[in-house]
Amino acid sequence: MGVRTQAVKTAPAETTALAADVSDLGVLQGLIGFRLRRIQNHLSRTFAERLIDRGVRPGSFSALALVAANPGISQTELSRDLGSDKASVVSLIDELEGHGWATRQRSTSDRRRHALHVTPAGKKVLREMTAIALETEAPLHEALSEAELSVLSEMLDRVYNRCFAYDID
Amino acid sequence: MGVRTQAVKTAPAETTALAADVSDLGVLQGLIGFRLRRIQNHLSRTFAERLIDRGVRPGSFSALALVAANPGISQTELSRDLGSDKASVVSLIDELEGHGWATRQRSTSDRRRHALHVTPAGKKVLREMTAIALETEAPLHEALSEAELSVLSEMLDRVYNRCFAYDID
DNA sequence: TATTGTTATACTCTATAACTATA
DNA sequence: TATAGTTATAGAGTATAACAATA
Repeated sequence: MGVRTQAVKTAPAETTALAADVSDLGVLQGLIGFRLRRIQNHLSRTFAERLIDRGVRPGSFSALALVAANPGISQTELSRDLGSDKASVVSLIDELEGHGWATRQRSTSDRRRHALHVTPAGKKVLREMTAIALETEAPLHEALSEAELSVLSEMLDRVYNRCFAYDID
Repeated sequence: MGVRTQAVKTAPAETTALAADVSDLGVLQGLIGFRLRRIQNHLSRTFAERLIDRGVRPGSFSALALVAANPGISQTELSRDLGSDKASVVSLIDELEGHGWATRQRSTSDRRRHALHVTPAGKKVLREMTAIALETEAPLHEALSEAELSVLSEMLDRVYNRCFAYDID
């Protein structure tokens, strides 16, 4: 398994059990986009599987968490924080509101805006979903130390906030 | 813009121009899945836009790059490296083969396997697409130093190889 | 005129399951 | 029995464009 070239096949000893089966990344070596995707692909799929009983999607969890942490946030602001389009947020909030986990309140100062809030029931389910999210990311804690995970998070936040947070129309 | 709570509004001085508009991540603070997604979302969308003239998708680029770096790789092995299902690889290779950029060669030792190879035309277009990919990721180089990008890549590879590279059936 | 939220629509990505040919 | 590749299909996630209400 994993052996495809004569050159590799003739190498009798493997430096580590893992390294031998890892493909050369070629020009992808200098890029991080594909690295983000292949990890995120696994994580979101696993998370979605574990969340399916509750009728929620990973995106709804992120939305609920952000509304809980930023009470009164608008949908457009939320779309910026989620890194997606404002139209996508509509169905997310529809879902949360349908479960009775979040509310839309028409802003009195600017009647175009919906101020979003999380209900007590929403806070309860958020705690449960957070536990599932942590469980899903548990494997990361075996590959990376806590210090490394902090560094990783900080770097990803810096990238997002400096590069993309203001791209959304 | 970005100000939504009275507490924030009463803070007159902003530490930095950016920090003031960044939402509290709440329980997402301890998670990295959503951080990966929102960055990857932007990157892949931009990359796809710039690639559309050539009739390629981001996934095809990754596949082409991996086949170029690992001549003779099988489709199942490729699916593992891409972090996706073997069925997804079929259409990727169909696309590359349709353009004349890659070939499927039935393995003589195991006639079930397709040994994948990149054609000279494929190598040429790979160089062009690599330039577009680098251009797409250029903003990352403003947010992170080269040393930090190396650390980031290494950490992401460690996560993938230790956690997910063997999950694929 | 510009912005918030909405709807309708379509497209991309990916997975699942069932199939074939080979082993 | 198990594996490599294929096909058909369905679902999740997201974007675009056009629209109504409000600023």
